[in-house]
Amino acid sequence: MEIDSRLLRYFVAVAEELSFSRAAARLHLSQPPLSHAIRQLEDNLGVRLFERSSRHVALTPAGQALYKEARFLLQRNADVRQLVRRIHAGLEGEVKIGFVGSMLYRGLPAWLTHCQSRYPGVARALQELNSAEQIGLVARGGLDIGLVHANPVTDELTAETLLIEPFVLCLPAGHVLAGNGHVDLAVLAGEPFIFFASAVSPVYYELLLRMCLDAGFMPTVRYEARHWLSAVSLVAQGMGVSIVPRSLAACGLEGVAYLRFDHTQRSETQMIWARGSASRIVHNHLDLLRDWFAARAGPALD
Amino acid sequence: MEIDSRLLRYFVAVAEELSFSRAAARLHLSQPPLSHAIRQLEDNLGVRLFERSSRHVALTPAGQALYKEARFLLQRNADVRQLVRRIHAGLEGEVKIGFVGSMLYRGLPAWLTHCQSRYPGVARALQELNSAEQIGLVARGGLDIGLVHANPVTDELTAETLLIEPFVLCLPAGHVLAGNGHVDLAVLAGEPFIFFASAVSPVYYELLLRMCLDAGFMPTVRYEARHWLSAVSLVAQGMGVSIVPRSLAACGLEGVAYLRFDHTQRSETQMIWARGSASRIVHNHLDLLRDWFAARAGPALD
DNA sequence: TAAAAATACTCCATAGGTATTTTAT
DNA sequence: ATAAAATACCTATGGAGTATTTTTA
Repeated sequence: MEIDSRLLRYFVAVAEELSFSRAAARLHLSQPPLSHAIRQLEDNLGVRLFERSSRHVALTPAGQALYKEARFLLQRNADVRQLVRRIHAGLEGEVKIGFVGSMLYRGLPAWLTHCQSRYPGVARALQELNSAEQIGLVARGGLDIGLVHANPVTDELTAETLLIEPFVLCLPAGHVLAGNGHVDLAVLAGEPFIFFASAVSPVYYELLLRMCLDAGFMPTVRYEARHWLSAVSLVAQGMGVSIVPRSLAACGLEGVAYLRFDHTQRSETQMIWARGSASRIVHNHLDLLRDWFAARAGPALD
Repeated sequence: MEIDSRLLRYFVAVAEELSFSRAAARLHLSQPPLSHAIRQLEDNLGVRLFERSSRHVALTPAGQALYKEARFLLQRNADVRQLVRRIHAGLEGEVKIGFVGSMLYRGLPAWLTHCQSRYPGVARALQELNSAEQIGLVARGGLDIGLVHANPVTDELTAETLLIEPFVLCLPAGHVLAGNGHVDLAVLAGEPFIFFASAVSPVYYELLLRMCLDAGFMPTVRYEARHWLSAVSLVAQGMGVSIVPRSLAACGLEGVAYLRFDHTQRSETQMIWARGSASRIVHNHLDLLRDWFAARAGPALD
């Protein structure tokens, strides 16, 4: 049986006042029950904590040691109260976030710094994973939040669209069409294409293929890139042309031009989480994602 | 107001069993009061700790954090119990011990190792001080135990004789008398003497002087040594002869011979402590000193 | 002798028990 | 239908109060 924290609190008061009467006053208590409580503590421990006479109260060596420990325990106890409240409020804790690689070029880094300043007490564990992997992990509790491409969703999970983007054509800077602001995709029918790897994201591969078919040709896929930056980089080196989500235009690589073209397909990113996730911290982060991307992506969608 | 440790204990049981009924059984308690106690804890914190239905109990994130902290607090609380008991029993704590330099050649080091193995939890703070300094410090609480030479003792202090030793003559190994086992002090009347410094220990100076006067001569004191080993060392270098407590014969310095001679004076060492010292640990150490020196010095006194 | 701790008692708040209802599988 | 948590109610331990005695500087 542990020492009652009430008795520790009383003990600390007496140890600091070195007077039962003064300590009782400080505790808003009358003196007799306090004397009784300390006696009770001493009996319980089997140890004298105070040398007392009617004129003088002093700590024994055991009492001195208990004083240090009691202060520590009470302080920590009070801190725990705060900690639990902060976790409940979503101000403290850990959030495990998965993301598809393309989010690195869609404002995820900026969001993370925003997030860090908003919730400095929260540790964010990030993993780059493809959509299927994230769906499995979120369902099993291995991830709190997933940032994935549109995918069939089990009823265990909730999904919400975070970002909808059109695509742009990506050509080498020296390409004959690079000066145009807008072209018809069909013009590029004969070019070698760089697609996003179907092994990594079948969804993207399908979308790109569909665009070409809608434009009336079957593309020659010369390379399959496993990251969007690789695709842009290959274009810059003249290995072919590509179709990339518009936000890639801001990736900063030299030697490429981006051109608008007509298409109905969109790159859609969703955030997913476990349906029954009761954690306030996770919901706070979902809210932050929703607001952040609504504010940035909304007006730029045209 | 801190969290009641009883509630923490109940909480830990439920968190580990993930069942109110099983936890109640483990706590030798019926289920309703336990449910009530946890509800009380949750209300007090203003935080949900368990997700519960009639079939399933699970920790919320705040509950998980509280579980870790609660385990820690309860463990430490239990440890404090032990610590306080061990201090009370004199098995843990600190003892401040003062000693006159000569104790270094009278078994103090050996006693310390004995002491360390007997009370491994105790920290011993040692200071080499002369008798007067020790008496002052013990009276003011700056020292727990003093090892001093016989001295007037105030009524604040208790003194107990620890060691009574005769003296021996200390001559250079090449001295004409060095081969004898027993001599008359008067024979050395003309020799230069090395005395213990009167500034450091007037008692010893007086004792040595008295022996010479009893033998019928006034000695020529060529050097005053501030440590007994210095005295023996000076003798070894042929600077004179000395009279030293018999235990110095075992100090290990080469080049000197020790001779018995008739005298009534004795080197007396006492241990002193504050009369009202309630500390068990100090008394344990006093007991250990008493027993140790009684066992070693007793038979060798002849 | 005066101030502070200890003792004696009284009361009621609450920890814990029993009986029962609700809920989710 | 059943097992487990929640609710309702009751009992009694013990925490806290008032009055008084004891102790020592």
